[in-house]
Amino acid sequence: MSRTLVANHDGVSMVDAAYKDMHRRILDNIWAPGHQALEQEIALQLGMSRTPVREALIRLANEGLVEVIPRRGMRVLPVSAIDMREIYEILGALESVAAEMLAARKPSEAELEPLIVATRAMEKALNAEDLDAWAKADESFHEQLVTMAGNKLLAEAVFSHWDRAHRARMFTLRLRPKPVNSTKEHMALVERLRQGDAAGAAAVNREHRQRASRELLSIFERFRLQQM
Amino acid sequence: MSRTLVANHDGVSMVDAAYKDMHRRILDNIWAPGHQALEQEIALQLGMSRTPVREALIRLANEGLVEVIPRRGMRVLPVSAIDMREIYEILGALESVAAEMLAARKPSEAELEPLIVATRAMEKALNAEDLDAWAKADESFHEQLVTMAGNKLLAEAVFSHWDRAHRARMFTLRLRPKPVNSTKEHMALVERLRQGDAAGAAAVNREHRQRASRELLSIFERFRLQQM
DNA sequence: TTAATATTTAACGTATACATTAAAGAATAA
DNA sequence: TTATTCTTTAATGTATACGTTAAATATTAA
Repeated sequence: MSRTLVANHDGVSMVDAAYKDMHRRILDNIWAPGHQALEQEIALQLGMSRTPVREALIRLANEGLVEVIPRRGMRVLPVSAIDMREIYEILGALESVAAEMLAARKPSEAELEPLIVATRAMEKALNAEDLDAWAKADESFHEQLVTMAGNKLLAEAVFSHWDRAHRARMFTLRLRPKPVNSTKEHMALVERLRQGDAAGAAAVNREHRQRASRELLSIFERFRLQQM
Repeated sequence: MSRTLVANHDGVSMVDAAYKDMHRRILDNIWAPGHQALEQEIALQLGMSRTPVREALIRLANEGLVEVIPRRGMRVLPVSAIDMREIYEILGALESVAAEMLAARKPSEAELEPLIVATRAMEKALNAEDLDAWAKADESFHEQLVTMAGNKLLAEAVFSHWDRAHRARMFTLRLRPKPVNSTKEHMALVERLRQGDAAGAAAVNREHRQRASRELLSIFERFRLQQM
């Protein structure tokens, strides 16, 4: 009648389960920035011992989502305006190179299709005033773009930094003017990709990201969102 | 007479000690690519229990230096030619932006001094045929450059990817033609920084890195170093 | 009352215990 | 011999135990 000590045989270890659960809570703002919790509390909530919780926390700390304070448990890290600027500078650099590499190998029309679909979804969402759908479609566009470039490590780096800025981005979504420019800019980028214009694709992406970053950061200042 | 269970009060936890030790062993090629070891063996070698070893291994795995295989312990990851290409694409993108940002704020002559010192050290080492000293000075140059740009997260990302490629870089050091171009390229970059020429600095750095990357990758192929 | 010191508490870091199970080895059948 | 099944082994993943110590609380002195 002893309880199973080892993970559910779904092939998912308890560490993975703990990681995914906490990761989701943080990105969905269920655990807001500044939220603190003791290892034991978390373990109790997740129905496991401290060990897998600790191991999952190490990963989250490496990714910059939490910090572990000696006797206060873990704390969800806020994202300051400075962090946001730094993250967007990194993302801009990496995505531009991704766009450049993708353009350089002249993707086929079939390959470009998902990008066009995502851009259309953005337009539709904007008309329907559905900002969540817009954000999702925008994310999808950039995810496709980076994945298609074919540099796995680069894609990983982008996604990791993206996660870190996710909450702040979601938060500013409703505070900023409607993202009416993005659709055009995405289409312009697709056109450069289609033409195999590497330099142009990089430049367009770079401009697009810089504009988005400027807008976002100005909101941070305007609303005095020192941290998120 | 009980042995101290908690870390040496040097403020260094056993996890940190384990991490640093293993990190060094891997970068110094003491644990070569492909090297396998069980958690228990490592714990014994380091004079601690499996727990801190496991936690340190999680960090190393996150950084892409090792993988943990279910019942075979950890394995030092080789770096394939593909990995090298991907890493150098990432480094090129990030360092170019760093150079651009640094140039944009027109660093003072005093700030540029360390870069010049490092470049002179490279020249000196090259004349003395001391390749290790050359590599160290070259690293120092790029480290300064990235640090001075003032984007902490970007610097972290660069260093992390750098670590990953370190062994392969060291290995090819003696297999490639003498790096006679680097000094000139570094001086050209410093000149652009001095002039506050952001676009020029980015372009020079980009060229510099692309050339180095091409050379390095061709060695990989020539010597059929499928993995390092 | 207030400051200083002593005591208690509780959270962590590390060590150890243990059930599970992949892999290796032994035993059996064809 | 060779293939198949059973048994054993050993490494892991997770749980638990426990010493240490920062923080909180209580106590004492001024």
